[in-house]
Amino acid sequence: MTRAAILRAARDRFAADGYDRATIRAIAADARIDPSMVMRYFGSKENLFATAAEFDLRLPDLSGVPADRLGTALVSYFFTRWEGDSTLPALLRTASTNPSGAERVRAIFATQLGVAVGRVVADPDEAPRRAGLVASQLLGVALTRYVLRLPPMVDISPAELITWLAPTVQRYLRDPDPR
Amino acid sequence: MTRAAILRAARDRFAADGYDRATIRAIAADARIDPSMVMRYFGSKENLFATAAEFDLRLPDLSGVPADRLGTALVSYFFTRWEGDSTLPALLRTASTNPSGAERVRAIFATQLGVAVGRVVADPDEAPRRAGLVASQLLGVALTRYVLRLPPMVDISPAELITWLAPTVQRYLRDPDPR
DNA sequence: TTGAGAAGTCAACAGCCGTTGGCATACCGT
DNA sequence: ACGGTATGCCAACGGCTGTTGACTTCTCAA
Repeated sequence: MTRAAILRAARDRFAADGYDRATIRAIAADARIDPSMVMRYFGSKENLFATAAEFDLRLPDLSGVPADRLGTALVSYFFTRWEGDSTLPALLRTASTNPSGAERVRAIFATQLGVAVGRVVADPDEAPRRAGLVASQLLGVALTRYVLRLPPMVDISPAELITWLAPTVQRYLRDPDPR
Repeated sequence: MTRAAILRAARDRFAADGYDRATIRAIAADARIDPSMVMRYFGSKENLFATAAEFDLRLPDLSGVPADRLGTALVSYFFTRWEGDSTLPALLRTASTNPSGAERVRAIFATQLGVAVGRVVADPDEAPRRAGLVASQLLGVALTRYVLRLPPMVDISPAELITWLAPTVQRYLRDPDPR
């Protein structure tokens, strides 16, 4: 189906180039159709991006995980979900320069990670703060590994990264406020 | 001086809009001169960005800091250096979509953070990996706080952020490899 | 006073962009 | 066989971009 081909090409281009540099003409060329077809199916570039970047973190249910293994569970999940999927870098690239892209990230963060963290945190008042800290570390990894491609972060294996990151996330989720 | 006015306007625009959306015409308008002046002074947009984003992390000498306080020292420094300076978000916004911007970030971290970390790490072989992990956390904070502006990360105070982040950075710098 | 050189203005260029509308073709139920 | 509908291509539009070169104005030393 043409519509699906456009979406696939759009995701790749947005991921590789970000919102501004990813042109409708290039996306159409990748999908081997005319640029006007993109408009017919999606109305506008903004709308195409909204549809292409519509996404679900598909966070697993963490409520069955032992409290002292939450960090490992969440970090492991992060890599099985995103290693090899270019949607997250696409979103980061776009959110960095496009205000509506940034808004989208904030919404995803609040409704998905925020809610999931809220369920495993001891004091509900602290949930947003703890979720923010977790996001800062995990999005930092996504940024340095998938977008900026800092060599040390690219070369290291997911398994080793998990052993380094899990204690950090575990502490952000469960340790008492260090103040 | 005109040259300085252009640079100031360029930094602001690159910071606010990223490389692509920051137009030479807009920068020139901010500096209240003609767009062609920008070309006369800097030759090209690429070159203007290179000059505007020329920057020095100005990392302090960490060799005098007690080994168990390195995390606090580095994280505290991060906020005194970047809170209120829009150059880092400008660089991140640009590096996310512009390949030469990303290359610039890689160079800065290799020659500045990498070297500084190399001096305080126990085993020199592990220095790049530890520097990468530190970068992942600190750039993650810059991304979520200054670029994406996730509410919990914006609302939290630098002082509190330091108490949360310092142990993370301390562990990345000095703790034994968790494998 | 004059003249060289810096500083700044102006209009235009070629190219790429998102978007539009008209026109051809293929498909498919009736 | 037919007509409607989906699918597709083509050419063009107005607008914005980085960049260029010719032109005017200012500054200041000789």
